[in-house]
Amino acid sequence: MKQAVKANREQQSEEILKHNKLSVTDSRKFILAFFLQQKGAISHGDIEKKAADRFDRVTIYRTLQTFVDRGLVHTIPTADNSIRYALCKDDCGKGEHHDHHIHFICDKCRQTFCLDDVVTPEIRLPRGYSAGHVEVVVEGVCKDCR
Amino acid sequence: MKQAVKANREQQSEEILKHNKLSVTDSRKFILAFFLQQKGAISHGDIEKKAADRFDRVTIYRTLQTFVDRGLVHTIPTADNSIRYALCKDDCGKGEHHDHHIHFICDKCRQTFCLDDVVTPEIRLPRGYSAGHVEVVVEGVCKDCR
DNA sequence: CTTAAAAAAGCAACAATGTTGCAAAAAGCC
DNA sequence: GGCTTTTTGCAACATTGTTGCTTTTTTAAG
Ligand SMILES: [Mn+2]
Ligand SMILES: [Mn+2]
Ligand SMILES: [Zn+2]
Ligand SMILES: [Zn+2]
Repeated sequence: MKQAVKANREQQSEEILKHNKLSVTDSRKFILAFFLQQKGAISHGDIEKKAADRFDRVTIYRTLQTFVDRGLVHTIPTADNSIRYALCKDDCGKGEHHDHHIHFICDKCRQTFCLDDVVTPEIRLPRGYSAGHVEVVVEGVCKDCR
Repeated sequence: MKQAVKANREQQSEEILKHNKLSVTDSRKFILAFFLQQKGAISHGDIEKKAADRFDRVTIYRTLQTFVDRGLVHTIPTADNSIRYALCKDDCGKGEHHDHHIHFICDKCRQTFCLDDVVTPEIRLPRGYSAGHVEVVVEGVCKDCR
């Protein structure tokens, strides 16, 4: 049963990689599958903890960088020097990310979630500033923790 | 002339420290004065570049931490593992920060600004989530760079 | 299936960043 | 000035991120 779910994630990972014209390797499959099984966003450290025995730290860094470059995952800003990564649900591609959802960090479980349904608001900037990308990060208590 | 401006910043720094019941030391005065002369937010590295010969790296870390704890400066989240710090204009105090303005990062000059006049919008969260603090970071081109 | 070319992974060495404990120095207070 | 408290500097260490190079794996072609 659990095996089947896991196998499915592996399968799914492989499809995502092929769809993005990335060669299919063990580490990429593993890391993508890890993203798929995760509810929230993950950090480089999270992956390292799970896979340090299987893959080199450097490989994890390079894999994450590749995924960001190719539009498979996006980064989420934090104020504590620990970038978090999450799968792009939208149709992000090689150079461009089009994620317009907000992010939520739970004060209790410290997990970071993509709230895909909550769109970033329009921000009215002072004269002279032109807006590109808008990031919104909300801190609070998530629905599982309250 | 320039001397006078600098002296004034030193003076101002001293007052801020006293007002916040912090002992007045060279490094604190220097770092606060640096914040005051800066238009945008600064990183630990920025300070280190300017003052590595005068103060120990560790002192800079500890000073920044103290300033954040005491509500003199606030942090600004980034997606590149480089926390930036800016002076609190509002009446932030010991445990609590009440900055509700948004932040702007210029793609060209890479400077980070507090847009004190732009208040963070209300965010409508899905059922079950309760919102605490909201951070908005806008990327684009600043008024000096366009 | 075999093979050649291209891509990725592993390894080692290094750089940068952040933390901790402790002794010396400076600041605050009377 | 002298005493107490706080801050600093220093050294050692831990964590995190980067780079060059070699080996291994993947891909695509035959
Ligand atoms: Mn997201
Ligand atoms: Mn600010
Ligand atoms: Zn939670
Ligand atoms: Zn600019």
